[in-house]
Amino acid sequence: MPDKQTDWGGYKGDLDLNEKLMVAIVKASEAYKKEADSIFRNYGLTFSKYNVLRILSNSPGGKNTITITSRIMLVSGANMTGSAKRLEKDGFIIRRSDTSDERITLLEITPKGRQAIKNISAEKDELIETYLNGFADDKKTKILEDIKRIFNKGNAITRRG
Amino acid sequence: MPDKQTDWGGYKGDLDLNEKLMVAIVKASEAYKKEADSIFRNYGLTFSKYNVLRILSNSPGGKNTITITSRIMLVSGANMTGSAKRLEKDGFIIRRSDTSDERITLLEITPKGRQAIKNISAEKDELIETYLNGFADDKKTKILEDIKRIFNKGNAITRRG
DNA sequence: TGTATTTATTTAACATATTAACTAATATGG
DNA sequence: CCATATTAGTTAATATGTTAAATAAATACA
Repeated sequence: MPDKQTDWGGYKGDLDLNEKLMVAIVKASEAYKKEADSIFRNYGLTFSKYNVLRILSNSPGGKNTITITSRIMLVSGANMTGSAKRLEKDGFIIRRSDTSDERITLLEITPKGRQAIKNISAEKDELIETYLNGFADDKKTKILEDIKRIFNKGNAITRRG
Repeated sequence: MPDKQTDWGGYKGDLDLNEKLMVAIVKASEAYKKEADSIFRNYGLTFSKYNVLRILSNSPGGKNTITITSRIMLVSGANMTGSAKRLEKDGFIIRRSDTSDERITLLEITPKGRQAIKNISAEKDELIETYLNGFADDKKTKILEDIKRIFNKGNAITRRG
């Protein structure tokens, strides 16, 4: 009788090397996102919300626009509208119009938001350590270069981290 | 005046090497998922739906259970309930009870589902090629090993691809 | 100036993901 | 054999993501 936890019902993968690699990247990403998310929820955040706060905290004056924040996160502007409203409801950011351009909604991290990032930091770093446990720094640098090159479709040059 | 497409509003990343690597993996995954999804939509599928069909087509008799399929995909069973209903509505799979265990819902890929996978194949492989363009096979094998080791949290042994 | 275009955001409808609570069927152990 | 526990799946509420359409403000230019 097959073990309930590992039984794949006779499923047999038949992916070629290329697709295996892309699927492995997606699976590693999903696993990390889920585990980070479950840690962040203990601090009132989610993976997505944490990333918005991190971007704002590293933007001048703790502020940035909806559009630029969504662009850095690689999500749609419409998505950021909803995320920003939920973050504001919980007091992690405030939203207001840019006085010099009334089209723009500025997002600004609050002290509560900055504190949440600080509180999360150690546990988040520990989690990441578990994934990268056993890799030397120069090895990690090389893997990072490989992943960036994949992201850039074979182009090794990356302007942004 | 900054270029609208690349202006990050003064945002400056400050991630350490570990988090840079995990963020790079997540970004590569998101970029690939989005691009694959937009190709799959031309064939009436999505990234998620395509993966369900791929799993069923590689399962004995083109069939598997809700729970096992969700386990292979690393998603919740509740999610698979909805995905299966949408796939059935579009004729890519059929759902029926297992006569030997009435708790079980079996998902079975239809000829239309198998044909969709075939139709998608070439364009999907081309897309993956663009990401992996310039990497030799032995290099890809090494990166795959690294990513699997990260997924397994430093444990190089992987039973499943 | 005034019209037309572009830019920034929001809203609506939907897909995909989660957890918690529930039902129903099967398995287990006295 | 029956009470209990486990397993499989669904439903409901919610978060996060998408595109398309709408609105409003700023810019461009004839």
